[in-house]
Amino acid sequence: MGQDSLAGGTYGIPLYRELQRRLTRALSEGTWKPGEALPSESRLAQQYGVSIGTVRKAIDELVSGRILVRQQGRGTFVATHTADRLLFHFFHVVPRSDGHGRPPGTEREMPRPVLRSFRRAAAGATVARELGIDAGAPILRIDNLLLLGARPVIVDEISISAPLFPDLDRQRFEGRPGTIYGLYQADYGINVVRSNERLSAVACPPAIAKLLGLRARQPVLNIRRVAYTYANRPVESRVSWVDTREHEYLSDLWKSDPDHDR
Amino acid sequence: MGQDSLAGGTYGIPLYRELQRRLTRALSEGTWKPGEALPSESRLAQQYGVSIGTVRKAIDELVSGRILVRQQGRGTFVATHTADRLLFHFFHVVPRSDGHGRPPGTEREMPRPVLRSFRRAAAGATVARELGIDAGAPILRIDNLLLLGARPVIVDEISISAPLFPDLDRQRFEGRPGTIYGLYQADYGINVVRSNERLSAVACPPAIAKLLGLRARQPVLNIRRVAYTYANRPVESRVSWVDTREHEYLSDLWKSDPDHDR
DNA sequence: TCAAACAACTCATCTATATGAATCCTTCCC
DNA sequence: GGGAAGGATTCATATAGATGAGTTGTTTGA
Repeated sequence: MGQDSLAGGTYGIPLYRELQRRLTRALSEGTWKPGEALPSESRLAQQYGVSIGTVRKAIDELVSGRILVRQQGRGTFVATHTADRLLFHFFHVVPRSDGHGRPPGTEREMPRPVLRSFRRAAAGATVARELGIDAGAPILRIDNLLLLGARPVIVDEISISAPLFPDLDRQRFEGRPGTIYGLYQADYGINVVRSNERLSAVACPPAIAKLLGLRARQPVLNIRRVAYTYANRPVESRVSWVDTREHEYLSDLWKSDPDHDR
Repeated sequence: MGQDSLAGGTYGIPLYRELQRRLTRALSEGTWKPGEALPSESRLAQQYGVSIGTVRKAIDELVSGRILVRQQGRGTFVATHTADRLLFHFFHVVPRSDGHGRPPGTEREMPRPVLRSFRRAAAGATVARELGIDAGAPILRIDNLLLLGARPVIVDEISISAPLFPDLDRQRFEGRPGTIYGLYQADYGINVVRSNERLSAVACPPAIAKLLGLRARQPVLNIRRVAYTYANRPVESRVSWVDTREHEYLSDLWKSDPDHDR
């Protein structure tokens, strides 16, 4: 058995869960970067002094939580924020499926972002609570307009804790090659793995309405999302305003990914 | 090996998945009723001529899909529609958590239904498509007002295929002991295991506004839900109108159940 | 040089078995 | 009758190993 052996360790809690905890911690410490392969199952088993079955069980849940990705014949990898992942796991706005005979969830389309503003600000009470920081603490505040097809459909107001993202500026933000979560991941080692959204219908504020091409006070879908990294650490607070005249929010619990469920 | 042995069976697809398919089919045929125990893992292994590990793997996914429930020392049971399950898996409207320092998702409360109307009708195009029946086919149409606390918060318009629910009338519907899905399950052997919801913000129709104590044209959250039983067979189409002045819709993918994820 | 064959490595599936923990039921004793 | 003890049954955890399948890189041979 290796140096990190779990033998004779914690009482009461299963080996595989303790291993899972250790893997998660290693992940959060950046031991393996996104896209990289973990050691093989047999090597992990050796290293931690457990059987290969226990390793598999520990990894199983991380895979089903989209934290790791297994590829037969290649290895087990830290999940990365590809366009696909964004689309199926973090982006829930799809074209309406009203009587067009189209199965729901199809024809998903990547949103095209237009940066409206990038600035430093102080956290308000709600954002501070959601991010687990003090009210008034420095944040970066990013406003995006998202186009679906040719139309503006969503306004995003993003808040992130400034100290978590040193040297992030407008240039760098706009120049990112992939998605926003891809930027967090590639440049800051912060891997968003889960999000939580709370929705309500509200009268559209005039400033938002203007951007969306709506009349003020028209109904819009308001979404408050908190995105989390490993161990449920909040990373981002995002308020979205969605024009649901031609789009809708899709919530398909336990069946959000065609690939994943085989 | 028993009569149902899988040995030498299908090529290409894993044993555990074939077993899973058979269990699901048995479930849908009512071999084991909701609340009942399946044969023990060892007995299933014998019966199907596979190892106990394969049985466990087949059952694992059904458990994580909330179709079966395992209880150590007791057995494996067909999931039933308890109030808890409704609350955490099918009911997503919770009190707002605006700056009250309350963690989201807490203080969930069971809605109290008030039946507004129960009648026979013909399926419109949208409902027909969602239920997989012909337009104009007979349906039961049930309108409910849901109270949270003392206030009316949700209007539910439920459509189900009439032939699927023979002899269901207003009396029987109102006299049900538990939830609506519990009625489907207990009286008709139809076990709702999954649902799919599409949300949008709309101007409240006057008739709905009246019931919710809103002014007409005020923004309300409109939800179209399709509920499915085994093998993705649609069972119910439901349109909900939610007053989100004091409540919101909670969407917490991959983490909807505190019990389930340990 | 090119391509086929091979070897080495990965995860995927499946088996068999042992032990522990939770539950339920029977038995026994007072 | 009531409760404790024990045994039987269940799922939960963990191990060890065999075989299969997919990937990658190297070697071999024409």
